[in-house]
Amino acid sequence: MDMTSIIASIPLFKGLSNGQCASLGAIAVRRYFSRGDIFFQEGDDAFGFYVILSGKVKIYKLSPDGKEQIFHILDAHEPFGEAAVFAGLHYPASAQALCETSVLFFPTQRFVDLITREPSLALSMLALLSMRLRKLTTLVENLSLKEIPVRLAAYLLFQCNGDGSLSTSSLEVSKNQMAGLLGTIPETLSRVLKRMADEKLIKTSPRTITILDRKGLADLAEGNRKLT
Amino acid sequence: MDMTSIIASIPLFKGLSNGQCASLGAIAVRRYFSRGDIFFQEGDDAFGFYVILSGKVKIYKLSPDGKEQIFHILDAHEPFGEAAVFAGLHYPASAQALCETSVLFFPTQRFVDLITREPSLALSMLALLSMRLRKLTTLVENLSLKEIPVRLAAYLLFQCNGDGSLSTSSLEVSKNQMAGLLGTIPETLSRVLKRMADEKLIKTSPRTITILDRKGLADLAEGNRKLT
DNA sequence: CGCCGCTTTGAATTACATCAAAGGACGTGG
DNA sequence: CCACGTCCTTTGATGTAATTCAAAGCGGCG
Repeated sequence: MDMTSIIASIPLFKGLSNGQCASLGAIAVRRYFSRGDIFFQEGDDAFGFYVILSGKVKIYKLSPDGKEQIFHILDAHEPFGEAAVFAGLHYPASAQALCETSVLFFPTQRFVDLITREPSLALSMLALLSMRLRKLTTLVENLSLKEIPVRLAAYLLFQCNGDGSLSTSSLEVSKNQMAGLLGTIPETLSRVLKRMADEKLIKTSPRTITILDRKGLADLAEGNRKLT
Repeated sequence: MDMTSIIASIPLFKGLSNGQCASLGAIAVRRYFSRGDIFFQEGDDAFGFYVILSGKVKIYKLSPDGKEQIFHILDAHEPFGEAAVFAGLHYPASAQALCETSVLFFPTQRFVDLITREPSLALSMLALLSMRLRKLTTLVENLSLKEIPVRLAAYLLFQCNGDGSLSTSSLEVSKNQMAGLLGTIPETLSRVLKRMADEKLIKTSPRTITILDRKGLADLAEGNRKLT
């Protein structure tokens, strides 16, 4: 697949003409990363942003004493590092590959030049940043206003497939990482999962969690019910 | 002062030509709010965004049981509600006037039209959203990774004037609101302030907090020291 | 098979919230 | 100018969710 059609297939760039995709293609650089590789760390100088072609990427911060707060776990087609392009000289968080990952890299300067000439691209980026803002807003809300069983219930409902099952492995998130995403630690997560299983809300097998009582979880997430 | 020069004086719109400011002026609506008035609430349909001309505005969310997390306290010249313009149909948080406040309101549709024609305006908005993202990122970090004395120390250092004093009144933030901003409650804030005073890091008088030991606070904020 | 990382479990600790109540500040109206 | 009510702030006693520390299963992979 050539660069132009790759770019045309990225949702962020949907609606752009062939010519515009070609211009983007001209400035994009393809890169490959392995599980555990670091794209950048909090505070690094920012020279551009990335779009995932395949693989998974974790955006996170570490506290001085090693606890990790994960901001996002991103999949194919999702961009990251984009806020640094317009605001900052450095990245506000760190990014690491969770598995073999291929990305496109867009250098700041050339991308900004392009945006100046392409209003529709600008609008796409505005929409993207706004969505990020929104996600972060609910993360703040969860961290500050909700207790962990509530966060977990909401997370499970959000992540689950139509059949009510979800596998931690298919998500490539270990329960460890799930904990980081919920703003807690593995021990606590494990205990809460057990309590939920005790109440027949879910069933846990090695690397899978199955939702047994969607309504019950929803009640929990809404705060209409509590875990005994 | 006429609309065009008002707009030209807003940092968000700096760099725009007179003509561009005039176009913005043509779509802006001036509005006035009193202390306690609500601009919009979380979930309301979003028809546009605001820029503060004078006064103060609080952006916040409420938990079901009434606890409040403040996201920002905004001053003159700062915009708010802008994320809803590009992403959403509704506002992700609520906004309330903390005192007599006058604003400009920009309706979504007309503003987006304008942006499409003005790349420099688009870049300004991109920078704005990116800054917001950055601020929110550190809020998440604080909420999830840092304990309250650490957050408070960082906040005090950030807010203080050159001379090391800051008054809660001049900020128009009651300690109540300060608590909401730090993701806690007034009682806890009060206790932590007292502990800091006990250790001669600060001095509190009715509506003023004075920093006595900037270095000590910085150590706290860095996690190199702890409150006994 | 044996090792290492992930996950679970238990017991002790802690930071923070909650509940309840008493002091101030401040402005209003008498 | 003082009295009064309201709101903000402080203080103490109590409760609890969640972290910490420690250690033991479990599982996958070389």
